[in-house]
Amino acid sequence: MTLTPLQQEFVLHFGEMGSRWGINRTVGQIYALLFISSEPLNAETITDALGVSRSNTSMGLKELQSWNLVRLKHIPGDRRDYFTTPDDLWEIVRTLVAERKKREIDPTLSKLRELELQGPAGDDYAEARIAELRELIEMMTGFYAEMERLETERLVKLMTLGSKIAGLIDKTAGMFPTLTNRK
Amino acid sequence: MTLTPLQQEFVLHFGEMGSRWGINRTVGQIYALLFISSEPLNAETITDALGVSRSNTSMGLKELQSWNLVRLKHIPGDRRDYFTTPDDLWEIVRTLVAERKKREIDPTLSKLRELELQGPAGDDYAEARIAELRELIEMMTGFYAEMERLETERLVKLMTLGSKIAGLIDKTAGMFPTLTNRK
DNA sequence: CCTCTGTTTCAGAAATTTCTGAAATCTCTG
DNA sequence: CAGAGATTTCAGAAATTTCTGAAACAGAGG
Repeated sequence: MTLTPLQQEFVLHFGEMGSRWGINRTVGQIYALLFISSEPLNAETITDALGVSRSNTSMGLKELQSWNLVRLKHIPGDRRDYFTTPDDLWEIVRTLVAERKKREIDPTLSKLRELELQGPAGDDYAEARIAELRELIEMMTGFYAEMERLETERLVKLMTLGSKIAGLIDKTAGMFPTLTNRK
Repeated sequence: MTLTPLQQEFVLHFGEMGSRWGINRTVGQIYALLFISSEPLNAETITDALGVSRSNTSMGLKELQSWNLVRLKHIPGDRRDYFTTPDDLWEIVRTLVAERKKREIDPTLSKLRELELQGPAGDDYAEARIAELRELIEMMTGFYAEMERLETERLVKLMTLGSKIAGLIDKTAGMFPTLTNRK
C-alpha cells in the first residue's frame, strides 16, 4: 500500500510525537495510519505502508491493544486480523485519558497511601506534603470519575459553556452552603 | 545529606515513574526531593542526597527550570543557587498542565492546521478525520483556557460538585438555547 | 588580572529502548 | 492430522537516551 502525501505527513508526525506521548515511533505511526484509513487494515498492509519489520508491527499492534486503542475486525473468508480505530473520537479520548490515568496517576496514588499507612516517620514536612498531594490527586480523580460518567452530549455542552462557567459555579453557592467557605 | 526512609521511598518512586511521565529518572528524583524538602536545596546537596554526578544534577535542574517547575532562591552571603518547588500545589498542577499542553498538544494542533491549509488532497476520509480531530482538540484547548483563568477557589468548587454537575449543565439549556441541539 | 568557588558544557561510556530476522507457535482447512 | 497461512516470540543488533568525569566557563573578591 502506498500512502498519499497527506497520509504520509500525518503518519510521520504521529511517529515523531510518539516519544513525547510515551509510546514509540512505530506505535505512533501505526495508530495514525489506522486513524486516517477508512477501512480496517491487516498487519501485512501496515508493515509495508510504514516500511518496518513484520515483527515490529506485531509488537506495535499488541501495545495498542493493551491500551484498548484499536478494534479488531474480521472479514469473512479471510482469517487475518484487521484493525481500526473507533469512529467516535470521543471514545478515543475517553480511552486515552482512562489509560493514562491508570499508568501515570494510579500507581503514585497507591504509593502515597502506602507511605501514609507506614505511620509517622518523624518528618513532619514530608508527611504533610505527601498528604496534601494525595488529597489533591484524590480530588482530581474524583472529578475525573464524574466526567467519565457524563454522556458525550453533556460533556460537549460543558466544554462549550465558555466564560459562563465561572458564574455557573457561583450559582451553586446557595445550593451547597457548606462548600462556600471551603479553604 | 542523608534521606529519611520516607524521603528515600518517595524519591525512588518518582524516579521510577519518571519514564512514564516523560522525564528521566534523575529529573524525577530531583523534583521529588525538592518537593518534600522544607528548605531550598543547592545542587551539591541534591547531588549527594541522590548519589548521582554533579553534572547530571545540573542538567536535571536545567530541565526542571525549562518546565518552570522549580523556583530559584538565594541565601544572603552564599552565592550558590538554591531550589524549591512552589508551596501551592495548585500552582504546580497548573504549570504541569500548561507545559504538557505546550509539548504534547500544541505541535499537533499546528500540524493539523497546516495539513488542512495544504488544501484538498483527494483523500476525503483522511481529510475529514483530520478536520474532526482538529475541532476536538480546539474544543478541549478552549475549555482548558477557560479553566486556566479560574481562580483556584472556583476550580476546587467545580471539582467537588460531584454528581450535581450533570444537573447543573442541564440548567443552562434555557440560558443558551442554540446549544441545546448541538450535534 | 589572578584566584577561588560554583556552574555548565561536552564527548564518550553506560544503560535502556526499539527494531529486526529467524525460529517457534498457533490455527484453520482439506 | 499434515500442511499452509498467519502471528508471536525472542535473542541480538541498532538506535537513542541518560549519565559521567573532565574541561571550559563565569563572576566576585582580593
